[in-house]
Amino acid sequence: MAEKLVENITAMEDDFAKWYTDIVKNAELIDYSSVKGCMIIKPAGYALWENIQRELDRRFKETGVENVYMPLFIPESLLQKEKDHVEGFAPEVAWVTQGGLEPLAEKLCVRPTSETLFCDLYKNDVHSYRDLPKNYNQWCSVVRWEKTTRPFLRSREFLWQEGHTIHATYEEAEERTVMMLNIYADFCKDFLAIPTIRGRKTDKEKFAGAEETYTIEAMMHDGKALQSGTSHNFGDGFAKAFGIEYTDRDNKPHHPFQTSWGVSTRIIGAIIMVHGDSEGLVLPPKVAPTQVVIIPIQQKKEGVLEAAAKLKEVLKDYRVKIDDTDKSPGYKFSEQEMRGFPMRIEIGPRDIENGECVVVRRDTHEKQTVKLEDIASFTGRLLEDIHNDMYERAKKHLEESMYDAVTYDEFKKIMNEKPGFARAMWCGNVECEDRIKADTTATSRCIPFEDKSEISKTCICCGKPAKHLVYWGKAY
RNA sequence: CGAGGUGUGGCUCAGUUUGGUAGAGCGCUACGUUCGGGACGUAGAGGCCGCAAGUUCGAAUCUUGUCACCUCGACCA
Repeated sequence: MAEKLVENITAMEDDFAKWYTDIVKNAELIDYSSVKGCMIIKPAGYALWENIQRELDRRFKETGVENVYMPLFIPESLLQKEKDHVEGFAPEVAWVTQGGLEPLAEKLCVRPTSETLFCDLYKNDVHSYRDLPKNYNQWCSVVRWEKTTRPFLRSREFLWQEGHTIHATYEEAEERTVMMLNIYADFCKDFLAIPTIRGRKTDKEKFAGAEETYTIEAMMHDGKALQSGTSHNFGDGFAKAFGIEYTDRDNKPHHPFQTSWGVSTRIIGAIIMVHGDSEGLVLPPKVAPTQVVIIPIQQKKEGVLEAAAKLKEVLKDYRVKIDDTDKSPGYKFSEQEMRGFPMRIEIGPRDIENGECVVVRRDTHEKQTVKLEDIASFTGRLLEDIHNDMYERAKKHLEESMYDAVTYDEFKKIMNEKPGFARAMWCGNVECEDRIKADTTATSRCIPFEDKSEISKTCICCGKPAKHLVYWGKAY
């Protein structure tokens, strides 16, 4: 657009990080609290999470997942049982050392994730092949004592869901791991209009204790990656560490196989950074708490508020809000744009006389006049169009921000100069990942599932024979 | 954990150099006029200047300490 309509948002091009926090604050998604890194999620932000939660929960349950709730605290001894897992999480756990006025005999960790608790449960509940599988999930918050924090992207306490399943065979666990990753990817596409790249993490980037970690990676406006969901296959590692055994049909003890998978409030950060623009938040219609905002013009004139109320009634299949505060229309336009509601309807005396209303879509600012009798079907089509267009724009940005690198110089040039991902071959050694990170701050995002191209025969870094195509990028 | 920055009405900040009655704009409240891209008038409310100690007749201002938050790096959903 020609002019900048909103004064209090930093331009995205000037300072992307500042732009992000401006949006988060101005759209009233969160507030800072008196504890560093712990955010207050305000109604506008929490409503987003509730919609995400409702939709994901529905999709989980369609695949036979059951919800449970596990304790907030983990005894130190329990956390210690799986070596890689403790080592991964130890630096960022918060501890409770005192209960009431007395010091505790054994300190309690505030869960950073609940693998160990689920293992403890499964150890008690799984004895026979008849007890398998168990497909459990919980919605909860976890605590990780981060040093640097940012709203939604990295907070010390965050909301998420963590699924934990246990199976008789590796293959079944693997199937569940991939199934959940696909649910996440489909959810991002269908509900959030966010395209993602599905792939496998390298050993260096794997979850602590996992045999395989699969990820969906999304690309933000600034070309940085945001890991938006992960799904892990634990093999039987946790089962062995925790002594979980079941008797199979052969009457012999076996270790079962486990998975875990999660999506957090971080995904709200992705919505902001994939779709937002210089006027504020742009919400994909399906997740938007308010899909249509009606702004009456000259609302004190006879019949205007009545006409607005009637419009709301006609649009009862959608989430509609009337802004009848006594601010000026211009103010309301800007404010509702800031909040990202996908569609706006203006209705005033002139429209009422002509039997029409003015519709403006948030994503393109396109304005059109619609006959009142057509508004219901029009709204349905428009919200659908907005979703699809938002997805296509994000997809185009993702595709246009991918670069192929054959030589290491090319690679470094791409990573240092172009926002986006580099596609380059890799030998499989962690030394090369470390060196690439040291040279460029980029990390391996994933070994993509779909893309099997062979860009070159040798590793981008060391020149030894290449094993995998890897997408590389700077990440949040 | 390293480097930088900031703490003064709800918000953004001025005032600190050179100590002397706590300021502005926005927002808020009431009433009236307005209303198709951030309207206007009139009248009002609101501040132990982050916290603590010190220097001084006197501290938002000087000294010391402390806490919090923000930004950028190293580590992580």
